Parts: sequence; structure tokens; C-alpha cells
Amino acid sequence: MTKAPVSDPRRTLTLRDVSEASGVSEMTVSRVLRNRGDVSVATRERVLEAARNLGYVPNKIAGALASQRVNLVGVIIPSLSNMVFPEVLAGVSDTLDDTGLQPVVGVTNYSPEREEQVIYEMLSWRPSGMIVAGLEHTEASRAMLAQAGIPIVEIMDIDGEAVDSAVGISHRRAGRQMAEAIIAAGYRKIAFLGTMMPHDHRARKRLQGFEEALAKAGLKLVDQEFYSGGSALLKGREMTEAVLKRSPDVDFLYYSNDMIGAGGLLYCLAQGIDVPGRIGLAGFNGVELLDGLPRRLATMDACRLEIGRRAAEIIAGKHEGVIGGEVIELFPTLQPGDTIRKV
Amino acid sequence: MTKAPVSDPRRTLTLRDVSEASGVSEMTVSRVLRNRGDVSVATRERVLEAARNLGYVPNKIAGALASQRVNLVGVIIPSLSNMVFPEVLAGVSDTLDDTGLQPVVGVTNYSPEREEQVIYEMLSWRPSGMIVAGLEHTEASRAMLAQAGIPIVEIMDIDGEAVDSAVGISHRRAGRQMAEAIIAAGYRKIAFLGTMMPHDHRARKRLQGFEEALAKAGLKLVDQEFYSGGSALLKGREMTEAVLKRSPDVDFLYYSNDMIGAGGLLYCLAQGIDVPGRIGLAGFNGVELLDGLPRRLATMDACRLEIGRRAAEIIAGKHEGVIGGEVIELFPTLQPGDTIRKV
DNA sequence: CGAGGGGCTGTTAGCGGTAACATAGCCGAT
DNA sequence: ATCGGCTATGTTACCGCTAACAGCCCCTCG
Repeated sequence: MTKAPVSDPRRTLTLRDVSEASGVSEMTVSRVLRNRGDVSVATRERVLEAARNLGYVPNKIAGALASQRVNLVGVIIPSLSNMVFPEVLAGVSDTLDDTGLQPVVGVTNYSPEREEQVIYEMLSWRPSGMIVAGLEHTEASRAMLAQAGIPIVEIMDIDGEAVDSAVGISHRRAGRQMAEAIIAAGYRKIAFLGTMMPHDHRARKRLQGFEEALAKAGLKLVDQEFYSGGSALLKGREMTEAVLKRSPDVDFLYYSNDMIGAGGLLYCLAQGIDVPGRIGLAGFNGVELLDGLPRRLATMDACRLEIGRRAAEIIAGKHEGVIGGEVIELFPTLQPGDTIRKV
Repeated sequence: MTKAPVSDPRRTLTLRDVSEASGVSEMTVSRVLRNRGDVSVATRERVLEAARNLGYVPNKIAGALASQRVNLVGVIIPSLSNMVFPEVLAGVSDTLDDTGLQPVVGVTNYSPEREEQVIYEMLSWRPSGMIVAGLEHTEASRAMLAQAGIPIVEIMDIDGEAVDSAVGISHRRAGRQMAEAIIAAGYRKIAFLGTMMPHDHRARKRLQGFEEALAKAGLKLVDQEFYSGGSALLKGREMTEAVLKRSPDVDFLYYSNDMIGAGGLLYCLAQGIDVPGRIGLAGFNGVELLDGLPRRLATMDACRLEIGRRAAEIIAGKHEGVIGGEVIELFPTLQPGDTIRKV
């Protein structure tokens, strides 16, 4: 049974209430609740009991203001609706869990202006660090991050200049690598299918690297197709159909992500097309979903979990005093699956 | 005292810095930056310019403490790694965007203890409202929510007792409805495939409703299979294989979510099984992914976007003074797709 | 037996804003 | 000229908590 000792039961409780209920000073209560400093066992028990009975929940706003310390880490990502960012988040949470730090997520929907707002909003809560997806930001965003006086980690990508630290892979290199593998397997009429979003810089860089490697082999894309919005799986299907109709002689389809790749794969299988003999396929990300498909789509793991972990480690580390912007490059592994011919 | 604003460039700025730079009082700066009260155009311009030049970012911690107002709404969900909760979130964000309120997400991983921690943590930031998935919480969680003195909306489910308000569907009814449709289509040997998680109360309730309806028709489940962890699509495939091996005479497979249903569908198609003639299939959620599958899986839309929207509306509304716990029931529509025989 | 040192608790002064009220001009109406 | 009322700005007192320091008590040790 919870007792309602106060005259106004709806008033939110403060340290003072606990202090009065337990007969010690507010300071002692504060010490008990934060486990800081020496408090006798008897007092501690008494305070804890009082706090529990009252249902006291500390006010972190006041605490943060007084101590100039906030246990929050801002994590800013473009989207929650594809499986890649939640996995990064999982990595961040994993690592942060042991540190007393707590992630707070902001979503930008791939809009630089929105990102600027979210960063501003986030910084106004004075977090202990920020993890931001990508290296491309508005001038104002970069300035805010740089001036914030907290560790900043830009993640996913390392092809560009970081404000402070960075953890990611080279998407240009990833695109190149995939192209090389495809060419080595003997494919020559290669098409690209991807997202239309002009702000998906990483997809853009993969395509760049991909085309570079093609060019080096004296090839160029035979066709391309872009989409935006809708069910990625369905779009992959539709785009694949469109490309195959338009360019019947293509022998490889490179997708900018696994989801549309999976759609393409299902389409090809349904059409009875010989994969990877007549046509090869590849995606990007290494999402778990691929495990359940009738055939393994070739892909590259984007190191999402690892990126989240390393980013969080940097924040947690600096939090304890380390300094200096470091750039950590991770190396994705190519998973050839069953949709590229064996050489 | 360190009152020299220029001496330490890394010191974070305060209202005082802007006030000194623009030659007005802190109060006036505060008014300008919040667009509150009358300030002359000239002064406003001067202040804004100074703030911009300095790169001042307001300290919401101090602001919130002083004004006893926080524009945050806690949203607590079990997981980010299936597509259902991100969509709820999208609905919440949509609606909140127009209100000056901002969602802050907490993830519990389906653990009641973790949920309790997250709620505590959240409440300690004194948000303007809380949206929590589900009606099942620890005693302490319910107590905290009830005492918080802010609007609480429990979402997704309405089969149970709400702390304050609730928006959701009846999962029991949903299960019942699906069972009725299946029975009406003539299926009789029905199996259930679902998640093992003991804390997925909504899946549990659907199964209960499902079995109730079966019982009413004099039927009971012929077989069941549970999983936990891993790629849901793959698990769906594996479980389906297991069930079909073990109980070759089943004629319907009811899945607790679309993802494993999709895996099952792909498996059946690959095996050349006549769907929906020989075997019927159904899932739950109505996820977008289904659009891209070779055949439309029967499912029920869980009204995720709508739930998020309505929940946010309640918070935003109460924020403006409305009172009283309301329960809003939404009604999912059964989408028969192509995996249930037409009657 | 007094000094020195812990262990434990209390006191004071903010942290950086904002609510509420006070004040200084300036105007037109009386 | 007096007054009231308005606009634009400043002053004061906190918001709820914690850092830093100040005590007090009791024990140990030379």
C-alpha cells in the first residue's frame, strides 16, 4: 500500500520531501541516491526506504544543471525504417550500457535541414557526446558540432573530412571491390539499381567507386534505374522487371541495398531466370533477412554493429579524458553468396 | 571569477554572453530567443545577430528547470528490430511535429525489468507525457506512471486495464477473427507458429483468441511451433518445414507475425505446395514487405501508424488541458490476400 | 591527554535560465 | 498639466539539485 503523506498528492516530489521523511538533510539524501560519498549504512537504509515509500523519482534536470553533467549521448541517424540503423543503434546501446551513458535518438529523414534542427535541439540538452551518421552536413551543423566542446563521432562513412572522430567504412572502396569481383566473374553488361535520394551520400559513393572500377576495366554501366518511397522489396521487383525489359542483354544487376536486391532476386527466380548463370545479382548491407531467401544474395557486410560499438567506445573513452579526433576505418567483407558465378 | 568571454573560447556560452554582445539584459535575450513577449524589432534583430555570430545554443536544462516545462514525450517500445514499432514511432513523430513536443525513444527488449529502468530514467527528465507499449508492466512501473502527474498513453493493446489512456486494438479479437475466417474457408487442421518470447503479450492474446474461436467450432490446434532469435524469415522457413514434417496433414498455418509467415510462404512455394489449395497461410501486422512477395500473404493490419498518431494526439491534447483517461479501440482489417481459399 | 585523522552529516552558493513583477518612456484623453 | 494605459525593458527570486567546504564526533597514537 502506498501512503499519501503529502497534502497535495499530485505535487511532484523533491529531495526535500525525502529528506523530511527520513530526517536527514537533502544533501545526505542526494548522496545516498547517487551512491556517492560516505553515508552510514543505517542512514542509507532509512533514506532508501523513505524514497521508495514516497515513490520519489529524482529530477535529472536539476541534477544536470547543478553538476554540469549529463549522461546522454545524442545519436543522429537518417531513418529507422530500414534495418541498418537500428542495428547500429544496438551496437551503441550495447557498449553504452556499461558506462552509465544513455543514447538518445534523433531521426532526420535524410534531410540536411532537419538534421540541423535535430542537432540544435540535441545540443541544447548538453549531451556528453554526439554520434552522427555521415560526414555531409550543413555548414551550420558542422559549426555547432565543432563548437559544442564534446566528443563528436561521425559514423558509417570515412570518405571525407570529419569534424572530430569518425568510424566507418569506405563506401567508395566497397563499390570498387564489388565491381572487381563482378568483373572477375566474367560479367560485362552491368546495370545499377538504387535509391533516388540525393542525400544518401553513402549509396552515391558506392556507385562512384563501382563506376570507377568498371571504367578501369574499360566498362560502363549498361543501364540504371532509381526509385524512391514504397516497399523496397516491391520496388526491387519492379525495377528489375523494368531494366530487364529495357535492356534484355544485361548480365548483372548491382543493387544499392539488400532489400531491393532481394526483390530482384525473387523476381528473377519467379521468372525462371538462371541466377547466377544468365544474370548475376548483388546488394549491399548484409541484412539478416537474406538468410531466409531461397538463395543467398551476394552482398557486403556494412559492419553496422561494430560501427555502433566503436563509436560508443570513443565517446565513453573521451568522456574519461582521452582527446583528439581519431578516424577508424573498418573493412567490410564481400559475401559472394550464390548469385555471382564462381570463377 | 572568469567573466572574460573571450579568454576561454571553449567555455560554453550562456545568455549572459549574448546579452553582453548585444547590450541588453539577459531577460530580453531570453524573450527574443523564445519569441515571447514584446520586443522591439530593432532589439530583436540585434539580439538574433549576436546569438548567431556567437553560435549560441540555449541550455534547455536550465530553461526546463526554471519554467517547469519540458517539451519531451517519452515513447517506450520493446524493440526496434522489427518493422512494427518504427512505424508507430513515425505516427507519433508526425503528430508531435506540429506541437513543439518531441519524442524520446526508449527500448526495453521485451524485458519488464528493463522497462522499469527505462521508465524511471525517462521520468527523471520530467517529460510532458509518456507513450508506453502494452498494458503489462511491473507493479513499480505502473505506480511510477500513475504518480507521474503527466498524461500516460498505453498503446497497441486494449485487452486489459490501462493506467491512464490507451490506444490500440484487441489482439484477442484479432486472433478470433482470423480463426473464424480460416474456419469459414473450410480449413480444419490448423497449426500455430510463433515467437517463444513469454513477454510478447500481444502475440499471446492473439493466440488465445484464436484458440477460443477454434474451440467454439469444436476444433483445436493440430500442432504448434515456437522460436526465438535469429532471422525471422529463416525461422519461418525452418519452423514450417518442421511442422509439415511432423504433421503432414495440416491444412493451415497461422503465424504470429508476417515475417515468419513470409518465410513459411517462400518455403511452401519452393516446395511446390499448392497454396492456398492444399495449405493456407496467414500472418499478422500487415507489413509493407509483404507487397514484394510472390504471393500476398493473408494478414491483419495492426493500425500501427494510426495508433502512433492517436496516442500523440492524446498527449498533445492533454498538454493543453484536457483530462481523463480515455480508451480508444481501433479495428484492424483482415486482408485475405492469396493464401486463404476463397469461399 | 592533545593532536591528527577518518567517517559522517550539514551549510552555502550557485548551475543558466524563466515567471512575475517593477520600471521607464511615451502617447492621447481628460 | 494629470492621469491612465500601453510598450519595451530590467530586477528579483527562485526551479531542484550538487560541488565544495565546514563541522562534529570518535578513535588512535605518540
